[in-house]
Amino acid sequence: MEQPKANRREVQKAETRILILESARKLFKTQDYDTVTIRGVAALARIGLGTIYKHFPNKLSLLAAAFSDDLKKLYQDAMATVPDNQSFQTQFIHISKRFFTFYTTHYSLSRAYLSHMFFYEQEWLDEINDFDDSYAQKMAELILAAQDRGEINPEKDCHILALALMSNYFFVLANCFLRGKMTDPDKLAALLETLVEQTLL
Amino acid sequence: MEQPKANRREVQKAETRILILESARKLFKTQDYDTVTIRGVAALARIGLGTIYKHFPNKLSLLAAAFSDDLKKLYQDAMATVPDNQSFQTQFIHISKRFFTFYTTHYSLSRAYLSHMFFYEQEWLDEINDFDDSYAQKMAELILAAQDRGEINPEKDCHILALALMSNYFFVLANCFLRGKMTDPDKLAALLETLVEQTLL
DNA sequence: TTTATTCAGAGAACATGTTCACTTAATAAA
DNA sequence: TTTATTAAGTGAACATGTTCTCTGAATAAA
Repeated sequence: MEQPKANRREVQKAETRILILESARKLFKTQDYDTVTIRGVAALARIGLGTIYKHFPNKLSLLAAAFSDDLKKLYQDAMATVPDNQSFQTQFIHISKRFFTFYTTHYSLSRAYLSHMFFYEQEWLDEINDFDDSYAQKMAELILAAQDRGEINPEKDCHILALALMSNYFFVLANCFLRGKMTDPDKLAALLETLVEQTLL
Repeated sequence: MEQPKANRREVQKAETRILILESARKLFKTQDYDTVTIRGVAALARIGLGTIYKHFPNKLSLLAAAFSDDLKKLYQDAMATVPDNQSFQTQFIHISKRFFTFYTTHYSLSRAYLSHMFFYEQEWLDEINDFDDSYAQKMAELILAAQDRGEINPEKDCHILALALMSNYFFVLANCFLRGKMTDPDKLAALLETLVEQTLL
């Protein structure tokens, strides 16, 4: 059964949504989260203030939507460039460093995105958790391969190990915001590497 | 040099501050963070709305101040009740579980407190980081004792290991808010124990 | 003691996220 | 084709965090 062709209303609504997202991305990328106002986004998009709320339930969701394509792309990019012929630790640090670079490059935006994570609408929470699960699964696969190579103790559960490594990663990322704006991805990666060595031994 | 006796102004200001904190604690404990309004706190304390801002720079700081004594007490309590004649793992889980119990008992408040952590005024950030450092130091001591007992590999750096375990703890705590309101401290403790085993092996 | 200064407190004013009542173009029904 | 319904868009209204101007009690200075 062919999906019905979008009617004019649906087309226009989608166009308005794109306008909003483009304007939001522009403002969120160049200003602090708190400085960006819904009024500002509406003005830049040349739409009514209330229209934003026809598309997004709140400012946070707008931020998440504006950000989510970047993150998906980043994830795919990081995974596509994982070096095959290196140790798991090198692989893991490579992936993590890609994220550190993104987050530190967009400091204010990332701070807002990450810190409000607990308050996202369920829809976004589901998406974030799916992403985390997918990431953990990918890590588990890389760990399994490393175990087959005899690089990591095969008695360790690769899924649990993946979660432990993820927690190391999030801890380091959190410290980026908690401790004097640590904005060098290399330093973050180095700290993570220190933690990871303890976990992998 | 004896500190000068507080004049009437300082005494009254301190009294007002206590009134504010008591009212804030009452409201934050019984309502969602977002439901508690500065106007509500002011009304309960029977003071002017602007007065709150003479004492606290913003709502978040008010929350942190209202909460901080509880957390300090909790920390001291947890440390005072660490079982001496048990394995490090048991000790670590005991401490963590005390925190899990507190956070899950005050779910909404904790969610707000933890999620806004990246946005605290520097004063509070310093306090939080001091607390974390102190906690990490204490963990390192417990680890060192366990290494002396031959319980943990003595080749591992106890300070790095403490940080790795802390990251496990924070990861589990974060998942409390991200994944369908996991509100059973026993379950959180069990998940943490799974992760810790990987890190300690 | 009187006068001048300071600052804690008050509440009006402001800024911004959000809601809501209204409008009208688009779509469906008759 | 005409009429009825729907929903995207609008901006006024509202709620709440915060700022700001003013007041007067407390303190310092003369």
